[in-house]
Amino acid sequence: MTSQPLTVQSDHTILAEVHAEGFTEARDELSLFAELVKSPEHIHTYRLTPLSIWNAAAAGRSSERIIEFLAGASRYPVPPNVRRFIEDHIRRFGLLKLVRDGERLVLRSDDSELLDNLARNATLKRFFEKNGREDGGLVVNEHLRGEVKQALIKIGFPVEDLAGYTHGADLAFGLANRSVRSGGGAFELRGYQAEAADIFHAGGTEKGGSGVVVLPCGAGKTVVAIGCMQRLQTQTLILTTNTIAVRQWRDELLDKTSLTEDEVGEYTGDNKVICPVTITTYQMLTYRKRKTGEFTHFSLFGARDWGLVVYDEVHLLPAPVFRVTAEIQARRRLGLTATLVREDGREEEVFSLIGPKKYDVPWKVLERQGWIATAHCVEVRLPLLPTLQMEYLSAGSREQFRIASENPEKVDAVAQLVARHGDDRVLVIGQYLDQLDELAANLECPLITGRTPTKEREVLYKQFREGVLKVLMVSKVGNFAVDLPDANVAIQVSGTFGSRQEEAQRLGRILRPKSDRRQAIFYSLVTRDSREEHFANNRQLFLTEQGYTYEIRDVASL
DNA sequence: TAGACAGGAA
DNA sequence: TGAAATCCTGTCTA
Repeated sequence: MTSQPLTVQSDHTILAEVHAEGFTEARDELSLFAELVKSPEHIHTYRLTPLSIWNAAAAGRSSERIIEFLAGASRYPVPPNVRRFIEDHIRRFGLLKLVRDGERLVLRSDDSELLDNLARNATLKRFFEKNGREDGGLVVNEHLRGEVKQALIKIGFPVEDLAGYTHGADLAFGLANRSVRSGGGAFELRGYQAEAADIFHAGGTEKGGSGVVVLPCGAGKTVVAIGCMQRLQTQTLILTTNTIAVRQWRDELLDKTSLTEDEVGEYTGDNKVICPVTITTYQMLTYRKRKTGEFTHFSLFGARDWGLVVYDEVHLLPAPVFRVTAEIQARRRLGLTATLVREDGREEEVFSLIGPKKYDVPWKVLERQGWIATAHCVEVRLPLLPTLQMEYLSAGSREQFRIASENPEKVDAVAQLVARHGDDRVLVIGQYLDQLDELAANLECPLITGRTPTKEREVLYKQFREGVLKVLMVSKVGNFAVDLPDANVAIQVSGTFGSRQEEAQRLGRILRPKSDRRQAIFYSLVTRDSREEHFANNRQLFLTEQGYTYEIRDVASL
């Protein structure tokens, strides 16, 4: 390689020069084994973490290949300690293997000293059978298969779980025949969807069958799940975030497979039906009568012999569901998400209990293939007027964020942007109800918040979808509403502290391909030199990692 | 039997 | 770091 856009530093960070030749290719490769931590205009900073390397290891990347790439793309030699860090962590994945030996569950390793140490470790003792130490292995308590993996990853030893899965109860079905109108023949997965399903499934009973598939919003995660289900032909439990999503899953399954209405059940507050394929919500599962009581609906996990459990939006998985997931490690598990990053830092739990990242397509790749629209991101910076400056400076840090977020200058800026996009479908998204009330009054456009009744929402969605309504304003409902219509312009006026997944979700709102190839624009309004700027930067990390660049403009230059 | 709504949880 | 939205259950009304 002739171009050298990278600098690898001994503190495990990697600097990437955005304008250097070969940056794009280097970024795509980097994102396989490093995490983006900072992304200002000219130089992006990535970091190597144990988890980022273990994900690469689980995907079959060798340390040689990673180091060779870094050596080729770096301006300076790769520091020896970084080489060792990569080699050591790649080696650690698979150092401990959980395997099936007859009826027993055994933790195996070629490193018998390590096994001796684990056997003696006081906090780990409870996972192993008494006198379970044998040649090359340690016998693990069958029920603690999940917990032992959690405990071991915490002390730096990710376990490769090859103990296999139960097939679960059979469920025979195929993909649906499409109507003549949409071309006839069987419904087909797109290339990347089939690839994701194949990789998830590859390796048979031992390897294939647990992990996470990362796909952009609107890229068809449901279809990937259908692909996996179709390959496995087994009864499936699907967990998702809300009831609207439950219905959408059901509709998709009925539309795209040969499954019939009495084979696909909805288990929600309205309707508790258990079928060979059952769809439920996380809140259903985490419901308890009293704060300290039993989980009322956990029995759903044992209600049938599920062969596959699908976790939709795995980055939102609540703690109690991790706990029950630890107990069903013999069942195949598919996690789906657009952004694997969790703001609560429980990535290790996802890794050890659901599984490693199995498949990931950069958003830009799907954009090139035309599956999602081309989007342009603009960060509009506004000043804080002198009168508010005083208040801002004397406020505490969380209040400062709120003052900056609700900067009244945003009112005019939004009006200006909306006026400019008179022919477009514009979605205004914000976080604070007071601010949104004011903006909606000023623009004379409808506002949807959590208090808006479902009926009214549906009417507004319909008008917006049909183009009768050009501008629609939404509060945080926009983060959850799966039925929110698509737009081609989104204006973000305020957002959660530094939530990367929220930013991704909101951009996703405008990414459905436009029939007229019209470009999508995502504006983010940020008060200059404020705490909001700092959080805006954090919010943008994920999208920058995906190859999006933010054009920074002053409000005066609009 | 369905819909509306309050209360609690995370 | 805080605000907002959601869902589930139970109760009440028609």
